[in-house]
Amino acid sequence: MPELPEVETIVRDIAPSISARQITGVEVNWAGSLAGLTAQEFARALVGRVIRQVTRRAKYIILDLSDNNKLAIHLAMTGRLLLRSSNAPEDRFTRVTIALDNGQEIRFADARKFGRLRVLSPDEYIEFDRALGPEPLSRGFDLDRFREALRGKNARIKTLLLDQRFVAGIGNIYADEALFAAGINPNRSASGLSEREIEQLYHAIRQVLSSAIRDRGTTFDSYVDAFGRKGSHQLGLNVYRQEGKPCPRCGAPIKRQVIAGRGAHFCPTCQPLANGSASQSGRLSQKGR
DNA sequence: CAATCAACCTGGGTGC
DNA sequence: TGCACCCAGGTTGATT
Repeated sequence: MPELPEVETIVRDIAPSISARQITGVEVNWAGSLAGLTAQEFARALVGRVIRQVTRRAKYIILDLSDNNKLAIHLAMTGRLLLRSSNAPEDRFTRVTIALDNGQEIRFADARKFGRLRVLSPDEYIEFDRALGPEPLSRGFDLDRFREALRGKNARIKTLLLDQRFVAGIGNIYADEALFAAGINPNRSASGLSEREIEQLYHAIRQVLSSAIRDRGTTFDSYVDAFGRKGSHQLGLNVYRQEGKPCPRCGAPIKRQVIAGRGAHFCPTCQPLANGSASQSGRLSQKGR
């Protein structure tokens, strides 16, 4: 599941090679990836354009095109964005191929067909951007803003972390890891968090995401970077998909519970349901580094 | 506003 | 070796 750190890794990998390159051709093997456009419409929107720059917004890879449109790519769960030489062997499940003027191509491969490539006009991009919450690693995302965003929210904190309008880029892996690092049970209501817990969660989110970027992402099932290599953050996970294993902090078995239709993993001792545990002294340490 | 659920999809794992 | 079955979850949208 490519989340913020995985997408950031891909963007950093491909930006130097594809910036200022012109798109010379497009091949579509499955038009369902194109968010409503036909293969012809999609090709017409891209061919001949120069890629001005490559950035990330939330879990989207954004290609800035020379006609001021943008291509927003979402990898969903099994999507991959691979940078290959045009004569490299085929990649399995390739749905869309974008050929560049330097003999390289961007291949969008997606087993599950949940990922999407959307062409956005400047106006559409503004809408798109406005619907997303703040970037958790940006300067603009400070403690005050986080506290403000939590105000009046009675939803469970885990649900809120997964809501892209609340904070952008967090998915199931890093929601669970951040809550563990902050010592907060995923079932807790946002409005029930103490000031201290809000601060801990704020720092945990940034620390967990930064650490995962340093590790070039988490490869649990299908994620690989733009060159097909795995990340290494799965070695540093404390709770995500660790059900039954001992908590790295206290040794109690990690629990799994479905929240908002997704698996939530946590330590019932270090992340108690009832708040006000006096034993909670400071932030939890993270396994590995 | 909050929670649940279905839909979109199919590879990969499990159990027999 | 084969096969039925189930699970994974990002996002959207409908319903309770």
